[in-house]
Parts: sequence; C-alpha cells; structure tokens
Amino acid sequence: MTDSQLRLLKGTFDVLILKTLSWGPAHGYAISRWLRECSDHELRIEEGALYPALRRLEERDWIESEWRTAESGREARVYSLTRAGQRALQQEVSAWRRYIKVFTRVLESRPEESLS
Amino acid sequence: MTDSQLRLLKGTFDVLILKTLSWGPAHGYAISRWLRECSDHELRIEEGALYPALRRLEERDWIESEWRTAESGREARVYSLTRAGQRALQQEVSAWRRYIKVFTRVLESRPEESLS
DNA sequence: GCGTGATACTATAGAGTCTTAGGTATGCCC
DNA sequence: GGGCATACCTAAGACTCTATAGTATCACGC
Repeated sequence: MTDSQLRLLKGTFDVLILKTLSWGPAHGYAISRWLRECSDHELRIEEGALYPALRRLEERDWIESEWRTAESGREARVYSLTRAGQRALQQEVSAWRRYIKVFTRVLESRPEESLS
Repeated sequence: MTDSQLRLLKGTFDVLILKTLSWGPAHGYAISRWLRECSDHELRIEEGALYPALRRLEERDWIESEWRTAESGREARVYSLTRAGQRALQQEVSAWRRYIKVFTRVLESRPEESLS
C-alpha cells in the first residue's frame, strides 16, 4: 500500500490514546476510564489491549512514561505526549477523517454511481 | 464486550464487500476493482485479504457463490448476496455509522468537556 | 484485623485479520 | 511466442484485540 492510500483500520486505539493524552498526562487506568466516559460507555479499552498499546506508543517515542506517586499514595506509571506524539496525533486524526470520508462515501453509494 | 458496546474495527472489508455485492453479483476480481474505483483509488483490497474474506462471508451464509463462464469464455466464481447478507449489510452499516459517530466525537472533544 | 471493592499494572494464550509474496491459468494482442 | 490484464488460490508472518489470570495497594465498613 503506497502513501497515497489510506492505512487500514489497525491500531484504532492508538489514536484514541494519543487524543486522551493530549488533554494532559495520565496513567493507564485513567486513560481507559476517560475514554469510556467520554464515549458514553460505548468504547471500552480492555486492559489486555491497553498496556501493550501504551508500550507500543512508547517504543515509537510518541509518548513517554514516568513512575509517580499520586496524592493517594498509590504508585502509577504516568504517560504523557511527546512532541513527536503531538505531530503523530494530528496526522493520525486527519488520516482518520480521510478514511471515514471515503468509507462513508462507499457505504452510501448507489449502484448507478458505480456501475458506469 | 457486551451488545451495548460497539464492535471494534476488525473485518472492515466485510462491509465493503457486502456493499459492493448489493449492487449485483460479481466475482472477486471485479469486487476489488470496483472498490478501488468507487473510492477514487484510495481503498485497495489486496488479493491475499479478499479471497479469505469471501470464504469467511460465505461460511456465515451472507453470500453464496457459483462458477460461471463469462461471455469472454473465462471461468469465474460469481458471488451474490443472500437474504441474510442483505440484513447483515444493513446492520453492519448502522453499526459503523454509530462507531464513526462516537469515534469522531472523541477525536473532536476538547479537554474542558472531559476533565469535568 | 479482615474481607471487599476499586485502583493499577503485568503476562500469556489464542483468535482473527491484513500484508507480503508467491503460485497457477486463461484470453487477447502484436 | 511473449507480454499483459484478468482470475483465482495459498502460506508465512506480523500485528492487534480478547480473554483470562495474577500481583499488589488503598479505602472502607464491620
């Protein structure tokens, strides 16, 4: 698949995680809770998917992490967006908009338009 | 994941294939060509993904196939949508609309709205 | 002090999907 | 006969998500 073509729907969560972190640093558990609430409980990140995704994003240097002790006294690994991550977020979001546009156009197409 | 939650983005092609077949029966090669053209060459189904997907859909009884000889004399396996496939297409399309809506809402959200 | 529930992270097995890369074969045109 | 588009199929491998289990801390009620 060349650059002129859209990347397919893998790593959906990645953009959502980046978006969540654009609101400010957060630890894994908070990310999944925010996403669930922000989507009116329609989206849910399983923990088995969340932590591998966080490691994946960190390997790409889109996020960085640090162990911190919260006011509660609990330890947690807090993630934050890097500069590269901010750029990546913008690119991912526009790629997604583009994909959704094309996808929707196909789904709404009528036979007359295609069987020319 | 319960029914009230959206299925995630796997099997993206499935809906697109069903949609293509809703225009009328077609063989595999034509499906991939139509999709490419209908999306202004932005979507492409690789053959390695197409034929497994067609078998998958046939196993679910959403499509059925038949070997036919075209006017050209070439043999081809022609797929068509079943009744169950038509129903599935409608359901899939509305599930996708719902997913895209939620997904877009999250991607367009601002910190103020979420960090209440 | 002890159970319970929410918080917080980690690891693994398994399934499913896409990419990449190859293969076979036919019809058409020169 | 050679090259090209058409038409189909398969396998290896990578990647992502699900399901499940495990560890540990803190707050709360009793």
